[in-house]
Amino acid sequence: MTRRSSSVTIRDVAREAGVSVATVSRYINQNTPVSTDVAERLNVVMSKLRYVPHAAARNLASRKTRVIGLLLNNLHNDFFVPLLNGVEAVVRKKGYNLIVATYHASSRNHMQPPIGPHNTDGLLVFSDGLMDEDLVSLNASGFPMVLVHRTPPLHLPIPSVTVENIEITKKLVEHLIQVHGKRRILFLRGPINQEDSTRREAGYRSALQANGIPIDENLILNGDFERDIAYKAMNEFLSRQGRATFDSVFTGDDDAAIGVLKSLHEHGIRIPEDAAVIGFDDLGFAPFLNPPLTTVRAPTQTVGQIATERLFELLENHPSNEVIILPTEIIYRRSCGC
Amino acid sequence: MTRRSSSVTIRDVAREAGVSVATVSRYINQNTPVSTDVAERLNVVMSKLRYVPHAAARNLASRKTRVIGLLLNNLHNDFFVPLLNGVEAVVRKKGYNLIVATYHASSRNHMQPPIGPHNTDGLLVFSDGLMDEDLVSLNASGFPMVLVHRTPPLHLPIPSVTVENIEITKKLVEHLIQVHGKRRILFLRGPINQEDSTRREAGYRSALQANGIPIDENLILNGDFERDIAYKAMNEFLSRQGRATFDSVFTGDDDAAIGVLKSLHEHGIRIPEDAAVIGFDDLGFAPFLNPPLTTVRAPTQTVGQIATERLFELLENHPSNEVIILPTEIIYRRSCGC
DNA sequence: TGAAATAATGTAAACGGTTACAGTAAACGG
DNA sequence: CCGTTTACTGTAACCGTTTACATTATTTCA
Repeated sequence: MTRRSSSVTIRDVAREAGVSVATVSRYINQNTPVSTDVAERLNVVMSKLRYVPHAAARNLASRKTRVIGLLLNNLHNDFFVPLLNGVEAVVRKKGYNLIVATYHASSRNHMQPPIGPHNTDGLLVFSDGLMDEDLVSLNASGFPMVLVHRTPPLHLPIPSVTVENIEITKKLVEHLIQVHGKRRILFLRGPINQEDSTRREAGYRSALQANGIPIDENLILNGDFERDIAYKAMNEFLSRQGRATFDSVFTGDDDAAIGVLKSLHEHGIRIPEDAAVIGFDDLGFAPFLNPPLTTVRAPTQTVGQIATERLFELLENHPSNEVIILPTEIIYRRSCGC
Repeated sequence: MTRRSSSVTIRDVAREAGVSVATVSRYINQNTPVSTDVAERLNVVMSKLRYVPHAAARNLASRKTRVIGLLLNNLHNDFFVPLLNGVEAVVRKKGYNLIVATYHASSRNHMQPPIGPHNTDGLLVFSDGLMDEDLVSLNASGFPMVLVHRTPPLHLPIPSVTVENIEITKKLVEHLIQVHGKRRILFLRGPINQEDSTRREAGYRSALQANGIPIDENLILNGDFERDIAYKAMNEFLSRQGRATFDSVFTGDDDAAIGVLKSLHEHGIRIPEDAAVIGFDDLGFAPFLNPPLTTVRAPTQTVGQIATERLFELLENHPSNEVIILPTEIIYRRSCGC
């Protein structure tokens, strides 16, 4: 298999249709009118020859890739399905392609980000997918980017789309305190440096403080917004501290909630009788967990969609540095005791 | 923002380092040895200039894109997270990039598949993402492809990775019949023409037949392997047929199971007392649904990983037409009555 | 020691499009 | 009726790499 592409080029089309390559190119890109008979001939020839323009050649000549990149820190969370779905729908509608890549701080020593100005027209940067200094230099070079679930650091004029975390978390934790009388509330952090995590932690701390509950750092674990890690963290906590040391758990997000639920179930801890559990995101399965999960509804698909639309506005030279924070709402279900 | 890329090219590097562009290229690609002092100089110059090779130019000259494509029929299912995760891990390890695109039969009239030989080095085709005729012509041109959750049609020599559907489904449905005494078993199909769906349907029919239960076409609905569609289908069935006409539901997959559960809950139908429910895939949330879902464990992440590895073998000129069917196993939980 | 092999580098032609510039023919306007 | 605009089309340079081929310097070895 020699992979001799032997593919048909624009010159083949031009020759067959008796016109110049420039005319073919113009017809394809619809940027200069072409006489109707030429158009018809080109239609025929192009489908007869099954001509498909070679992406790399177009990219090189036009200095556009027609590709946008989505940089994630991992792909371990059901959360990414609605996000991807929102992004992909817009990208497809625009006739662009989407490169999905994962990249995290720890890879940084070894290698460069796999996507950037060299192979995309713009980037959707989720969370801490890129360090501040990368953002600075890319932004300085005028490369279009939109931040997702992260607000711009250092007053960088980069548009951003995220959801409200702090107030809603505070409200939710206060619900636990005021309505259900909880005082020993476990919190499972997300990944270090991830804004959703730090903001939810801020909301958590502020709720405790506002209600005169001292903060016990032993009650703050690392759940990483991941099922398995949350499961292990919860198990470890239980074997270290025993079960009487807490009365409720804010799992950080719904995915972690599943790991927590698993651990609690396995230890015979009843929910919500022995421990209340709350999550964040309201993923599709949340209403059908056992018990149904009290959580915060986040418009994740909409975040993906709006962020991508913003990115295309940037590509069309409408600069912006708007920070969009979409509203969230608490969905009360049984896991908190309601 | 004029997007004047003004980016540094290989010529800038060559000039600065006092060598020819060919030498720089060879050093970058590590395909011809370069003297140590030149190598050192290039290292310095390249990082000083922050040189990043221009992807399109490389692609054009080398006739490789270093990109592989994943063609899905949609992004509506949590099932895709483990699949994507398996795929992306391998792609990243190989230093390639991944384009994710959705495309389905109904788009076919309007437009071409967004990914193919013109912008990728190979394709992972999920399910019915491409029609038989597309597969035939791409395969004939020697374009590397691996089918995922679909076996090759028309004896095409295309490698394929999927999971065992028929036997396991038959076994699971027979469990409903023989252990729990069910006889009126609802089945929610997946998308038309999707092999997982047709095979699960085959397993379902064969279980009924083997146990002397006549097949009632009224008990076969379209759930599309989607939460919302399954929910609607179930609601519609209930309002049309009443609740006494079935004693159990095979939802097709775990995502659809959530929709079914929702509908049954809302109608006050108890699970498993009034109706048993079974799913397929064993997604992460399955053990924590209410009630815990009896389902089939499918190694979805492994499917993604193996399929991608096969694709890279193809890229490295190791042809193959192996059809890999990974084993599945039943996980008994409470939703079937166990 | 001199011919032949080897190692490192350079030159320049692709790769397959886009687009600035120029040209021609037809339509228009006074 | 003739200068001007308008509508199309062609020529050829260019986008930033890779790589076949040529060249030179250095080893190797009979």
